[in-house]
Amino acid sequence: MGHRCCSKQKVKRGLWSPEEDDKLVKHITTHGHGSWSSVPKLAGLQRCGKSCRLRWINYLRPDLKRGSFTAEEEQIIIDVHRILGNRWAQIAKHLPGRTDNEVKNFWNSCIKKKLLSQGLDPKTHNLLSSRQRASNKLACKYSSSSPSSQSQHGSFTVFNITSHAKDTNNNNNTTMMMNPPPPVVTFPHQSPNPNTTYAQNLYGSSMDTPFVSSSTCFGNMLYESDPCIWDDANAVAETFEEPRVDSLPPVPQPQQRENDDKIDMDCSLMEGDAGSFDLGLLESTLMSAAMDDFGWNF
DNA sequence: AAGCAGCCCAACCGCTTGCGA
DNA sequence: ATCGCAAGCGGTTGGGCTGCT
Repeated sequence: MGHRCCSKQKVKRGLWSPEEDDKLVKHITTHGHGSWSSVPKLAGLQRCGKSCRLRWINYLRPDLKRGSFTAEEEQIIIDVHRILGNRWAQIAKHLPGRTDNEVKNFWNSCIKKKLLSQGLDPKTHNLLSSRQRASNKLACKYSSSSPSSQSQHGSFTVFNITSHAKDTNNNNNTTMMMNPPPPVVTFPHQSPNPNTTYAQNLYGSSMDTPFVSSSTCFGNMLYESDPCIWDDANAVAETFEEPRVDSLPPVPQPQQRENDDKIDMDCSLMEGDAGSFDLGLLESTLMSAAMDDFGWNF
């Protein structure tokens, strides 16, 4: 096989030697990369341009941060991933000096397992169903609230919601464990519409016509994972052209900064308490994601 | 000490997107 | 409008390292 971009050339593959690194660094620092496809030839490397680009971006760039991820970076990754999903390049933009590849690897090797061990679905950030947890060998001590079951970094938060959501299948009021619905949050640039919600502000703060409601967001999210709950919200889920389902805030969870113990939250929180969300991060992330998706420029 | 399994992460693959001709 | 090329991106692979038996 081989790269389509360099199928006619004989190219070296595999790990880069220090000599190759040196050649590439010298070439780019003196000439810039210009067209990557021409870099190997100009730099005297038997690599394809794509490989050179990747090596530079992921390893040789002078502005790269080295070393393990900090707890703060880890939390940012989790927060942004909850909003954007596996959009590693977007996530990496929030972490100066980190690459998408690095973030992706860190997620797959560490964070994913931590979330699973917390009983959280790494894809949705929702609590796993009991069946999923049972099948998840890593989901140990899920129900424990002892500190030992929490993240080493103390940056994860498991929310134990006691909700009286209505199970539409049996019409029984049931108490269930679930992530909190998004709180109704008002921003400084609050919409004149008193019903304007969290998501409206995040996506539509500068727009006259709010196009998404928090219940829609939540409904979308739950629709994927647990349709029996809140399904009345799904009625409006398809009435607007959503940017991407995974770019909507699935379930914004309060960031518990001072106490890592699992907390019990009552759904009355959603009536007005924003908790301690990292609203700035969420807002900037969503805005940048929305701008990327829509090509907005402000 | 040797063999094995699991993990980590650098690198690759292939698809998508953007852009100019 | 379409084609081709380059870059960007996310998923996957595989080699090396580490810890366990």
